[in-house]
Amino acid sequence: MDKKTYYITTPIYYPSSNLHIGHTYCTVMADAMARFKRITGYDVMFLTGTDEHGQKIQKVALEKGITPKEHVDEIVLGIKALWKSMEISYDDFIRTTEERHIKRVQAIFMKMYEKGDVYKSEYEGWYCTPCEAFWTETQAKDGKCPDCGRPVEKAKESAYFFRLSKYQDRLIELFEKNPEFLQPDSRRNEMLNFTKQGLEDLCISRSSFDWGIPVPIEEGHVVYVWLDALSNYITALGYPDSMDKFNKYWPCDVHLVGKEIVRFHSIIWPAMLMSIEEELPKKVLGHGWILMEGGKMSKSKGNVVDPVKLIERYGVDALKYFLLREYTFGQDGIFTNEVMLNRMNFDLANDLGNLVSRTIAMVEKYNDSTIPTSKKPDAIDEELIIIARDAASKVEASMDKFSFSQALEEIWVLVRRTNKYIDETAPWILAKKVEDKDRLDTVLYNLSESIRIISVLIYPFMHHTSKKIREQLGVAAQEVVWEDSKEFGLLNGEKVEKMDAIFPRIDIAKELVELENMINAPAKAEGVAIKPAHTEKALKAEITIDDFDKIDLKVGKIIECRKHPKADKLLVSMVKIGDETRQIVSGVAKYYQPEEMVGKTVIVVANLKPINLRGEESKGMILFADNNERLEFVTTDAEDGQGVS
RNA sequence: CGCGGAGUGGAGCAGCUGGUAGCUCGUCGGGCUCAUAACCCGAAGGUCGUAGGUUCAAAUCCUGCCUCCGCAACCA
Repeated sequence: MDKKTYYITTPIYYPSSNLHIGHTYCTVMADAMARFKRITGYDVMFLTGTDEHGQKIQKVALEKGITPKEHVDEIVLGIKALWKSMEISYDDFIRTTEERHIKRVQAIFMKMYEKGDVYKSEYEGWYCTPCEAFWTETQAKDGKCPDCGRPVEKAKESAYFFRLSKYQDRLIELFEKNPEFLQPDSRRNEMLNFTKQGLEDLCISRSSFDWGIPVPIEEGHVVYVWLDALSNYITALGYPDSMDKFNKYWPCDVHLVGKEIVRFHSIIWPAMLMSIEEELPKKVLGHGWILMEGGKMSKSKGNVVDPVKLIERYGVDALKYFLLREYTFGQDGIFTNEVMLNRMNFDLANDLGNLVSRTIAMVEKYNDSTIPTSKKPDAIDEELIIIARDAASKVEASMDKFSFSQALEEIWVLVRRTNKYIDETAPWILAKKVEDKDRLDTVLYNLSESIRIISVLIYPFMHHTSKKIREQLGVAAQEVVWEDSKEFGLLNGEKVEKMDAIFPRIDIAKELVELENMINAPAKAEGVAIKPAHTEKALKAEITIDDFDKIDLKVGKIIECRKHPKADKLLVSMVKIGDETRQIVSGVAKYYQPEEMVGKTVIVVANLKPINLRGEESKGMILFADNNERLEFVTTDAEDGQGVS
């Protein structure tokens, strides 16, 4: 009989920039699950990949003077290198620029078109002529292009639309009748509400740029992001022209995605599948974000953590362990170096590493490096044995719920219990009396067995460590079999060999300083590199002295300040500039109280076009220094009213 | 009434299909010396944001309120 199949996916990542620990987190979870399913007897299909089309990619490539393909090839190389160093065990890596994907997306498009779910209309958005780019309402806030800052205008282009609205009722039914489909529940509620508010048809083609999959029925149009990207989950299986894998693995067991793209995976994607009349994925899981101290990780904040550096320093297993153990699935979590190092030291070095070390050392010392047989059981052994034997099923139960953290915790219950067992039985005392030799042998045997079981249990999460333990136990040659973790009593006279500590203890205080230095050192532009924290923003385009001359800077003194009555982030200041006093609104409420503003002498852009901000006029702009975390006054000792040049 | 998340011992979190409040770190005291100055035991410390409600019973379900954090609307 065929094995049960298990199909798991990560999102396909967008290679406009390098990946960070958040992507790594998601992929590591998928990998752990894939490995766990494989070892527990499933035929696993684990898919990841990259989403390589779109205007942004095209633009960046253009700026670099290379073709979009060359650009993404380079980045994909880096991503694959990262997954290699993380030892991600994907079965397939799909790139949306691959021929197999392109022709299949076109086929899917046609299916939807023939079904009558695709129609031609006009897409209206904010258009920036110099950039040749459309922006959405929110992107083009204040009527300016988010890229170049020049004004945008309403414009239309003809485009194809998918009748998403048609599937609204079926989606509502899906959320209401299958609570398992989308987890966690908070996300499901969110999507249910969103759907109930009414779905708009989805624009699925563009004609304003050409880096994409050509729409089969009209030249000059390319398939727009979601149809292209989401389809990867089935095009990778050969749909619709080479159906072997598709028939075998579809419907997908789980799409693992970040909470920010739950909407696309739980609404648009099922609707697409309904349109082409295929089964829906069994489950969409939205995980939380790893946040840095002070907010979401982002390149502009410069607080991106580089996984490669961490692997180099601590090894893949330690990093994976930390990511899986520290965070609760679906919940956001905070990343700090200290939290990470604590985990590594306490759980890995102190508990597990030290346990292996002391056990092997005792077998070496007290029984000539040979694992003895159990000769004289005692009631006190029972508790350990029961915990050891039952650990596997507890891990299985936790993994069923995607509770990686709890699964590892279950293993550590055994680790700690084993450490405790050593204290309870005190082998070093038994070793002093000849008549206690049988008892000593039993204790050593039970310890070795516990470690053997641990080596199996951690295999899906940390296979290197598993192997290291098994080498020391003398069972490295044997295949790792999950079911063996449920049996207590398999070891039989193996020779042990003490080796280097599997997790050396880290001097946390010292390490924290070094990590800090590392981050402050200039980062090299290499493969999947890190952006250092507190990096300065890239310089804007060069201007001439004439351009600068257009700006009229004045020294001003803030004489009054109050909160903006209708905006949380804004403060309204009265600024005295010589004889004149004018009102200026600043977005600094997050950093300063109105009282703190009063009395400051500041630099003001005096000839900025006045604007109305939520009902308060602002004539000019107060300059602040921005270090990505705080805004500081740009102040001077000069008298107000003076010019600045 | 924009959307969403969170408020649990000093810190970080789990528990939230209702029934003695749990884990890791930290603190204090003790034990041990096989081990990576690791390990083990014990103690102190929480009326689970707040006010009501449902219930024999609520951190756990419902309602109101307060605070914090993302995102969105305004950061000229």
